[in-house]
Amino acid sequence: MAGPRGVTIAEVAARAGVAASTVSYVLSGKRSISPATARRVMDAVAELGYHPHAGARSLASRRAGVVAMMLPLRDGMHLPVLMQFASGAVTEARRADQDVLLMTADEGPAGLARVAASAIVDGLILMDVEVRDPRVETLRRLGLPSVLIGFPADAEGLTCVDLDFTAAGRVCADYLVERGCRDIALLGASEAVYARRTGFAERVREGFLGGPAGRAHAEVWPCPDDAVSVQRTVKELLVARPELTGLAVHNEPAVGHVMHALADAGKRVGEDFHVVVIGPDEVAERVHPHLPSVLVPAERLAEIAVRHLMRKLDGEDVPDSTLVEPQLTTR
Amino acid sequence: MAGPRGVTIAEVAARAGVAASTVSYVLSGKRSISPATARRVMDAVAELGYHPHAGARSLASRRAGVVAMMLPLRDGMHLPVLMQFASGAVTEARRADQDVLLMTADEGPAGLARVAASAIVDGLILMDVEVRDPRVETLRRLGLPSVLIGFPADAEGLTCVDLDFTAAGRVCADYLVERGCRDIALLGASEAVYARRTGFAERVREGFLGGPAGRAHAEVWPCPDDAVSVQRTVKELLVARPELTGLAVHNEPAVGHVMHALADAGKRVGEDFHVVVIGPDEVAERVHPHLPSVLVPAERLAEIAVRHLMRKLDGEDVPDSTLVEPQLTTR
DNA sequence: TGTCGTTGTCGAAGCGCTTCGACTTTGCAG
DNA sequence: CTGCAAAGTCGAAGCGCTTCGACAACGACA
Repeated sequence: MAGPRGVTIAEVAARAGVAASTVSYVLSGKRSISPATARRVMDAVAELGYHPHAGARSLASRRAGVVAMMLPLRDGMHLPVLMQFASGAVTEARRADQDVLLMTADEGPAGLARVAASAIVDGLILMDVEVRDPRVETLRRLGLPSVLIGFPADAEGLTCVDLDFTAAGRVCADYLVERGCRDIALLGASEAVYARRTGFAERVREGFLGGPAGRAHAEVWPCPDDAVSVQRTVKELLVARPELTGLAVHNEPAVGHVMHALADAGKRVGEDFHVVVIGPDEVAERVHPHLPSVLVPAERLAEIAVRHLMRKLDGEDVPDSTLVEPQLTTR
Repeated sequence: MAGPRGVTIAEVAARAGVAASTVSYVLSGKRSISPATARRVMDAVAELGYHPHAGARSLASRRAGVVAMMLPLRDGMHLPVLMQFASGAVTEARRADQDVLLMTADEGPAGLARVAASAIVDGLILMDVEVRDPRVETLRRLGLPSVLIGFPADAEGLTCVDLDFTAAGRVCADYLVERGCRDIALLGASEAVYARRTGFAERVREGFLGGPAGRAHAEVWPCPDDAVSVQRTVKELLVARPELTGLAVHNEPAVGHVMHALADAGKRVGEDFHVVVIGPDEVAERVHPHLPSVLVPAERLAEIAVRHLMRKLDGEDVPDSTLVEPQLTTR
């Protein structure tokens, strides 16, 4: 249908018997148009299958209708969560008639500068922002509207969205205490994760330690994620704290191993011992018995991030910082 | 640095003391330029941090420098594989100085028409193409350069890339036979997957059944992927074929359950019984003992797909059909 | 010395769209 | 019946880039 050169606004205008500018105004709604004219234009648009040329539009209007999403591609990131995030963002962006350009974090600050200078996108979403993130400074300098997932050390003037990890830690502790546990522990993330984004891990720790507030004894144990280390850590933990009856695991790959280690130690999870996971549903459901869990609500975060970005593109104000309440799923 | 309006080619030209067209030619290399001039231009580009305005470029040159990637977002897709694919594609595209626009399959054929008509992308990569895929017809009509991952029923005139699933089935059968198994079975995908993309599942089956070629008895058992069904299916299988000593599992979520069922039945995997997985490494490594496996080489496929697309954009010929040899990883 | 390719550079003409100012109509108050 | 604002529409001027044809300048060749 669409010829090799595509349908232009001029053809639509001719068919509707109006000027090209009128077609433009009908489509954008930036000037009032009589219903009769609007109708004829819309008909012509439909009959011709007209879609504005994205390049021409962006050139003339200084709006590309595209936002960039920069994904981290380091090892250690949980891929399914990333994917959920990406798809959530695309779905939400399309709702606002925007497209999404995918970038990877290894393009770094230079990548940001590139897309900004070439005006190929109107805004940016940066995922998995670290505490000390080299992209943040560039971002600030470029002045492109942006939303970050995660909180850098200096969030001044930036829009950030994330799960409220402090609350997540607290929710886990509360859950265990409510099950009657008087001695609980948090099996933390692997060292690599801690090293990179201390903020995130720190916040879970604080929430977990602060949650019981005297109702139980709480400790935090960092833990590597290979089978052997997990087995050893759990064993040491149980020796060090023989009265322990509750465990929160904030370390996705380790969950399965933890369950084995507990079984080996004679703990019956769900009966005389309680475990709660901070991680994706699949992780909590892969083991037996299924565990209660607090997940990172990727789609939700993506939705919020995109929505905030859209509002910034429209010149509206959005909160600097948005923390999503964690949700405990019992099973 | 970059003002709100960005650096234009005119400013670069002024700084280098040449015409704008000369700058353009230096950057594109489409006409010969004296080394001295080229040098001055490149210096000006660097000093000013110039990046061509993407919209203007696409308007004038009819080339957007962007390709679209349409990802499936159905349940049942293995998310990490998708993510690997996406990141592989972006990395490879950037190598050719192209960007990647992310779309989701739920935009359907209309989405393809949209991006084609708006000239926002130069080409398309469609992931996870099904045997009867409604997008294929539209794709053909649009005439946009494209590459598919997977094979639709009528691949006439299309460029398709995929893992050679027939070979994958054969490799698994061979592996088991070489371990001395004389009676083997393939525990197939869940029904939903079969229903959707028979081609894929069929090919594994054929390869698996044809592999032994008289050296062993081979059967294929389809299998749902919840724990209970897997337990039952494995039990039935072992009753039906008491001499069975080799099993290939082409059903990611089921692998863990299969191992439990086999242990319950007293089979010692790796000793008197052999199991091989068709699926991602993590799946094969999550169980004990680690299993040999054939994976879907997502990054590899993405790389090939992008490379082929780039060549098509340059008007070169590429093979209609590319099958990637499966690789068995022993552990 | 005149002619002809080469090589390197320039100016101008768009690409298809948005947007601004101006113009024509229409409705209504005076 | 006149005057004026509001409503609806148009034409033209770019947005920043690529590309085409033209044109100097320069050797090489006859």
